[in-house]
Amino acid sequence: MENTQELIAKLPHKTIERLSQYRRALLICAGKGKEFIFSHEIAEIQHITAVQVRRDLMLVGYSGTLRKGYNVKELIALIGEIIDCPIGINVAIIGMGNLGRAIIKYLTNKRKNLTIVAGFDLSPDKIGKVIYGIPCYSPMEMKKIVRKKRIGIAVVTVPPDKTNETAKRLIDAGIKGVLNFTSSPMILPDPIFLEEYDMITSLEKVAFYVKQEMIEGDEYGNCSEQDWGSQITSKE
Amino acid sequence: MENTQELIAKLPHKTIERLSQYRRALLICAGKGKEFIFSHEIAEIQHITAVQVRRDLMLVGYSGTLRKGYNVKELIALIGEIIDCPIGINVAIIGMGNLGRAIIKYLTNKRKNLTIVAGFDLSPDKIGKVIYGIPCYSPMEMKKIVRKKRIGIAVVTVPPDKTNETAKRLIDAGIKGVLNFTSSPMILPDPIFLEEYDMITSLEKVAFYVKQEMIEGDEYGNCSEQDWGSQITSKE
DNA sequence: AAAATATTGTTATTTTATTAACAAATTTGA
DNA sequence: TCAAATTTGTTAATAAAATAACAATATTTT
Repeated sequence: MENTQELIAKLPHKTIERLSQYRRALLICAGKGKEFIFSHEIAEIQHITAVQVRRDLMLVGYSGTLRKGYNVKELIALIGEIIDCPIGINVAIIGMGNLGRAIIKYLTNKRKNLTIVAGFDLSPDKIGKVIYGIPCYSPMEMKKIVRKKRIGIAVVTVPPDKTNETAKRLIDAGIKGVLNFTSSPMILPDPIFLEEYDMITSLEKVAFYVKQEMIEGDEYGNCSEQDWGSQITSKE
Repeated sequence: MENTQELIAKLPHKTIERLSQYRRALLICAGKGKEFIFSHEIAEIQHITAVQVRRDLMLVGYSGTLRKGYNVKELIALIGEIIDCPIGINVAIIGMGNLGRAIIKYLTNKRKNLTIVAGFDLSPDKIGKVIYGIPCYSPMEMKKIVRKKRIGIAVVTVPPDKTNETAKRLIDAGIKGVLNFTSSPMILPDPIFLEEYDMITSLEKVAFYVKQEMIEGDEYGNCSEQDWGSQITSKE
């Protein structure tokens, strides 16, 4: 028991992320009735190498069957034992706009140990309503609701000018972890685990490598308008 | 000129991502009228070290002023020269649900070189309409519209069971880069740059480290229900 | 039955990324 | 004016991550 915990605590951060992704892929495979899977199959789905997959599985101490691969259901269960919390964690969505609602739809009934139990929004139209099955509250009530519903994690999808205000409320409410989707970075005290995700960085990364490919494919070292979409769009 | 391109091509992937994030932070600072910024200030916003910031800026060849820091506007401009494409890239949103609309709102008027010019959706309610300023088309028209509007990048926000279908259409349409937000990984031929982002992985990562903190803070190596939100929520 | 093949599991190596260390230089303050 | 403090820029060292190499072994083919 202690041994397992030590092993888990030593797992590289990247391995943790990949385990979550492996599970996602495995769940899809299990849904299709697939019983066994090879490392190179997982690798292809995840756009990584088979060695990487095997190495990660080695680190978590899982063994497959030679020439047969890994047992899909077993592996799903094992990943759950490693990354999931045994008693589950309740989640709140702060900001019930398009993004907040997208996340609710996305997450509902996907992971039994992560349950969205509340939403918060400033809009009087939303407060007191149930949106996609989630009751919506005023941010004024955050401390009370977080305590009452034992909420551990907040997903923040408020407009960027409300990020700081939200941070203060979350600190006050005693939240344990935050996933910040706003375009404004948060500042939180150390014990609160914070993960920032900015969509525009992902998009700019795609744009950068698309650009690079164009430049490298072009002997003159410039991107020509002929080859790809320019800003100048044709009228309807 | 060639020299600059060589320098850019050699930048580490992580540096590219951070440059995008630095710019985001710098734009906020510029908006507040801040003219100069220290490496440790950028670092704090981004939750990284000042050395990391200075090293990245060294790699791109930008020099600050001793004891004064970096010129915010200059740095924003330089980052633009490195990561942006000089002629801009047009973007399409595939799937005009909550997430698609959230991205439109988020991106509109944020980056002049990335312009959303079209949306695609299966729903007859949406086809032919203009949603948040973006004209919405049927996926049947994708090839035609991508060509006509010179779309380089697609942001995919369709339901997971439509991911493969979408991939086929995007390949056929000759798209150059894809940002996939669906929970189903895509398979695309090599020349198309693909970035996958799964919200659940981010959330599970937060959950994992929240769990770990609880376990490590607990001398018995178990998480107790008293300390954090359990699945069992109180009734309204 | 032997050889070829495919696959896992693991160690070794290489590459990439981060952090530390510190010189150089500018400002501040004594 | 001189020392102290602060901040940049860069090289050196360390750490983390990914890849390569290959032994072991089960299965298939000849």
